[in-house]
Parts: sequence; C-alpha cells; structure tokens
Amino acid sequence: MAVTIKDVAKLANVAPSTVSRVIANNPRISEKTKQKVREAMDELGYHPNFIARSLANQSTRVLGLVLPGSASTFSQNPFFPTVLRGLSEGAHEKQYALQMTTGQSEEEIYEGVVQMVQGGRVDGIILLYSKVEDKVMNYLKERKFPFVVVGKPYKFCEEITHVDNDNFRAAREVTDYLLELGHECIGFIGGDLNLVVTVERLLGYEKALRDAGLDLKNEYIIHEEFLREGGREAINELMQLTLPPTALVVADDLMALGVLNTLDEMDISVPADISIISFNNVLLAEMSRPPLTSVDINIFNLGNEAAKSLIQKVENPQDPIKRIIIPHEIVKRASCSKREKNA
Amino acid sequence: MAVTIKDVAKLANVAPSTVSRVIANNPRISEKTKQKVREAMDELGYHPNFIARSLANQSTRVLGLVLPGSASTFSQNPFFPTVLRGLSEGAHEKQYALQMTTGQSEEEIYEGVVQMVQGGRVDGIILLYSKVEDKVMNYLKERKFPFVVVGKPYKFCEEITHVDNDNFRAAREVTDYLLELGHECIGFIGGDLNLVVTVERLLGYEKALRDAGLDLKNEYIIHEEFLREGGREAINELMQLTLPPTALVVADDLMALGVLNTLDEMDISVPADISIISFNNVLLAEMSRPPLTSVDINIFNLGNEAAKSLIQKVENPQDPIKRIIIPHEIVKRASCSKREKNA
DNA sequence: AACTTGATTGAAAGCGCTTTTATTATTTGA
DNA sequence: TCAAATAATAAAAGCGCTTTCAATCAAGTT
Repeated sequence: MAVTIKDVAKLANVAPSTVSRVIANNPRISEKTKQKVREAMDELGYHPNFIARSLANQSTRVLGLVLPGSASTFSQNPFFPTVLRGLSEGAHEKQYALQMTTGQSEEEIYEGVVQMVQGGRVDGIILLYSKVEDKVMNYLKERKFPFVVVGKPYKFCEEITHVDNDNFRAAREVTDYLLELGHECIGFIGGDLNLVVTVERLLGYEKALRDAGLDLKNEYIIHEEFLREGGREAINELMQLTLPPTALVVADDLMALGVLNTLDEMDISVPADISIISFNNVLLAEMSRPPLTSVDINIFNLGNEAAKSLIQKVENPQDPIKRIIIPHEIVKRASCSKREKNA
Repeated sequence: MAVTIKDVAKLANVAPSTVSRVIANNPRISEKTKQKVREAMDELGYHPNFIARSLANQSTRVLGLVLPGSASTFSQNPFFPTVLRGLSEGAHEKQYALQMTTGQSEEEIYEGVVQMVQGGRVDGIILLYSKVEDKVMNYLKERKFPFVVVGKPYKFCEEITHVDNDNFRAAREVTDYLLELGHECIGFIGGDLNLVVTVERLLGYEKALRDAGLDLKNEYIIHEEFLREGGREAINELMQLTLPPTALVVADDLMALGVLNTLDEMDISVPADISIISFNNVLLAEMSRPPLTSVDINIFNLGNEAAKSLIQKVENPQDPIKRIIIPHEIVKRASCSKREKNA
C-alpha cells in the first residue's frame, strides 16, 4: 500500500489533520511545522490520493468529454484532435484532467454520460458537437449539471453556455466572396443536417444568395454525411444539371477533398471550371491539390475556451451563461477564381 | 446531495451493507430482498458513487492515456483518433473509462503520469508512442505499474507488454515490392528518429536493400519530422542528385502527401517519374492524387488490443508479459509503377 | 429438547482525505 | 497576576462505499 497522510503524520510527529493543512498550505499552520511536515513528505515520497480527496471534497477535478457517436466522423476528421488539444491545454492550466465517455450508439453514450454525472466521476461536461435534438444535452440541462457545448445549441441557445464560431456569418461571407468573383450558380454541399453547424452554414449560404437577389435552387444543395462513397454520385448528378454550378460551398475540408477527387476523375478542373471553398482549414486544406480556400475557424481556441469557461462555471456555479464566439477568417488559396463570363 | 446507499437502505428497510451486496449481485442475498432493494433504488433513482466505490475498492476502472507531447504530431495525424477509437471500444466493453494526461513539455507529461499513478487516479496506463529513451516508460517499469505500450519498446522489449505491427518486416516488404517493380534507386523519408517506429521502418528498408545486394546511400535517406516546411527543401535536394531515386519509401501517409505536393510543384509526376509507397493507410491515402499505395497497419486494432490486454493485466496481475503483433497489409493503389528501364 | 448448521442479514470498521470542533499553549491586557 | 484572547495543533466525524465479522433464525440432528 502506498504511503498515506497518516504515515507522514507519524514521521513528522503531528496529527493527520495537520498534514492535510500543510498540503492545502493553510496559513494557520506555523512555518516551522510546515517545514517539518514537508520534509517528512519528501522522505517518504508522499503523493496525495486523488480519490480520497475527491470523496472528501465532493469534487474530482475531472472534466468529461462527450464525442459524437459516429465513429468515422470522429476518427477521420482532424477537427477532433485539434479541439482536444485546445481542451487539454485549457484543462491542464487549471489542473484538471479530461475523461472520455465511450460508447457507440446514441443510447450507450447517454448511459455513459449519466454514469459520469451521477457517479460523480466528473465535475463538468463538454459536448463536442451540437445536434438538433439531443438527449444528452437535455439531460444535463434538466439536471443543471455544469456543461458547455462546442457549437451552437439548437434550442435554449440563450440558456446554455457555448463556444462557437459565427457559422452563419462565415457561410454568408464565403458565399459573398464567390458572388464577388462573379459566380451566380453556387452549390452547397453539406454534412449531416442533424448537426447544427450544417444548418447554420446552410442558412448563411441561403441568406447571401437571397440578399444578392438570386433564387435558391434545391438541386444545388446536397446533403450527405459522405466521405467518398455516396458523395460521388451526388456530385455527378450536380454536374449533370443543364446549368451546373460554377462554384461550391462545401461544409468541411475533408468533404471538399472528396469533392476535389471526384471532380478530378470527371476531368473537371478546379478552379478553372469550378471554384470550391470550404470550412475548417485543417492541415489538409493546405496540402490538397489545388490548395483549398477555406475558412479558418480556429479549432484550437474553440476547445481552449470551452475548457476555460467550463472550469469557471464549475468553480463558480453563479457564473452567468456565456456565449463565446471565436473569430473566423477566410484563408484564400488556389481553389477559387473569377468566373469566366462566356455564357 | 445525491441519493446514497443509506437512503436506499432506509427505504428498503435493510442495512447499507445489504444494498451494497445487491449492487454487486452477491448470491448470499435472497432474491426477495434483492427485489425489494432494487425497487427502492429505482424509486429513488439511485446511482452508485464511483468515487466512494473506488476508494473502498482501491481501483478506479479508469485507464490513463499518454499521448505524445508534440502537439502537431498528435493533432494532425489521423492515427491518433483512430487508435483512440480502438482503445475506447476495448475499454468500454469492460466498463473502463479513459482519462488523458495533458501537458506540453516532456516534463509536464511525466508529472502528469506520476500524478495519475501515485494519485491513484487510474488502474493502468497506455503509452501511445514509443521513444528511444523515455522517462515515463522507465518510471512505470520501475514502479511495476500496469501498462502497455502501443509500439515497440526500444529497451526491455521482452519485459514490457506491447501491441505493435511488425514494422521492420512491413518496411522490408514494401521495399521488396519496389525492387520487384524494377526500382534500384530507392529513397527513404522518415520521421523523428527518436521514435522507435521510424527506426524499425528504416532498418527494414535497409535490410531489404542489402539483401538485394544494393548499396545503401546516405543521401537517399532523409529524416525530419516535417510536414510541409523543412520537407520541401529536403525533397528538392534529393531530386537534385545526379542519380535521383526512382522510388520512395515514406514513413507515414501524411508525410507522403507532403512529398506528393512538393513533387507536383516540381513537375515531377507520380508514379510515372517516381513511385511512392507509405505507411498507415489512413483515409487520406485513398483521397490523395494519385491515391497512395500504403501499408494498412490496422490502427483500430492496435488500440483495441492495447486496451484489452491492459485490462487483463490490471485484473490479473499475474498475467504474463505479452507481445501482440497486429498484421499489416500492403494496399496497392496508384502511386507505384514499374520502373521504365531507359537508363 | 438441546445443538449444530447453513442461510441471510446487520453492525462496524476501514479506504485516505478534509473539516469542524475541541484542546492546549502562548500572549495580552488591566 | 490572572482571566481573556489568540495561535497552533489534535481529535473526531464524515464523504459513500465495501467487507469482515457478528448476529439471527429456521431447519436439520441426535
């Protein structure tokens, strides 16, 4: 068995409570005893037991992470490791650890969260996604358990602390940019419509077109949580239209890469024949051929701010609801060009 | 305060110890009382407190994860999310949770591990990398704390349970494949030489060349933990040689993508002018232009087996040292072709 | 009828820490 | 000089659970 507070107490000739106070650096202990106790701790190689501490304090200094269930989403998209790093650094600064729920199905994830929360395993929870309808979020909200979401809550947006980009505006800007380049037939390729981020980006795109006095065409909008598969036919159909789009807004770099490949196979050249702009600006965007013009959403900060604000909320339950908007920026590369007006 | 075992006991009119036994489904409790207690639990919405349980049991059912410090390595390489998923599923099956250390520098990570271990936060540790010299690994080994490493330990390989591919063999096979295609000038582009995986792959490459009776040329071997930057010049130099290589073994898909781009810029065509084969076979490999021939190392399984074997070791300390080799497979795509013999 | 025995359940101690409350030693004030 | 205030430390209770050990009771033995 490891060395405990009692062992230290015995060696230092003080009571366990005194040792505890020395650990907490309580000012009511004289410097002399502190010194003595610290020496004893060093001599024995004492390390406080976190579990015992958690039990006594009713707090664990652990934050729970809820990842999207969809395996491929998580494991292929560089978004997650990056946001994780942001979270991790934010947590580490304040000496918090991160714990993940694990589970495949929606139901398993929910169960995992309940265990974390009711089992007292974590002090707060970070949701790394925002769905249109989410059992987990509802549960946390009902229970008034401290949590933040990375993304924009679909409902009760004003009542839930969240960290997000202004995806609506970003999508508008992106579309405006294409409009400025002279494009009028602009398509949208989005992901899972159950994800709020997809919805927001779609709305921004539509708004920009409407503001420009253009009609929205349903056939220009494709939705699919596709990476390679399904996507191919979708693109095919899109390009087969009598008036195919000359530019595309794609909701995610990874998807854009898929689109790029499909177009390449179809011998459609980017940006000469069609311009592409996408979101997230992960390393891939820079490494594709042609390099993608993409919206940098500052993924790291998204995570970092989420961790920080959750910790604040955990340590001060009175902390007000917050909405933190992380700025974005269009990074122009080589996938967009002026529309050649030959029609 | 949440509902505790005492509340349940009171409502069910039994002793707390009985409730505890019902939770553990102890056979010494009659079905009748079990029923009664379970009803009380349901009525109160009881959830056992994990922390208290951990303290009493001296076990947390949490596995600690140690990620490589280098931020970019982790956050850009799809290897990690995938291995994480494997770990996560393996852990979930046995009802274990995953906790991450966080920390930037080597020293911070080490401190984090010590806290996890000595603080009793975790029952076992998974190292997600293997370095040539690693303080963390030494520490765990000395302390005889249960751990497994994903990768091959550099030292004490026989004394440490690990899950790995046979990277040496894979590299040999890959090189042989290029030799069979008629290539004789084969370069190697590897990552950080402090990582054992790099070393293994390099050795395999060298062995294959030697076995084929070819000389090893130092100028054909490039090492750099490069993604874009530095790499570009390295490739440039390589191709500037009087006898530039006609094929490249690249230690990682992401790197290969960088190489591909650089070559594209230099107007060197793959595979016509130079063949490329790389490792890991992440989604990217399939999505690059041309699609990369790559060694599928079964990343998911790497993680999955690591979790399983660690849990076994945790639950049965007598469990023998194991070395689990995950099979690999060359996935042939379009980045390699026969050498045109015109020289 | 007294005595085991086996099956259930309860009481209590303990996991390692924090914190409230009590105790002792040391000053201080008049 | 002695009570009162202050500082420093110790003792004990409690966090929510598990588990050992003791207690009870019905059933089987002799």
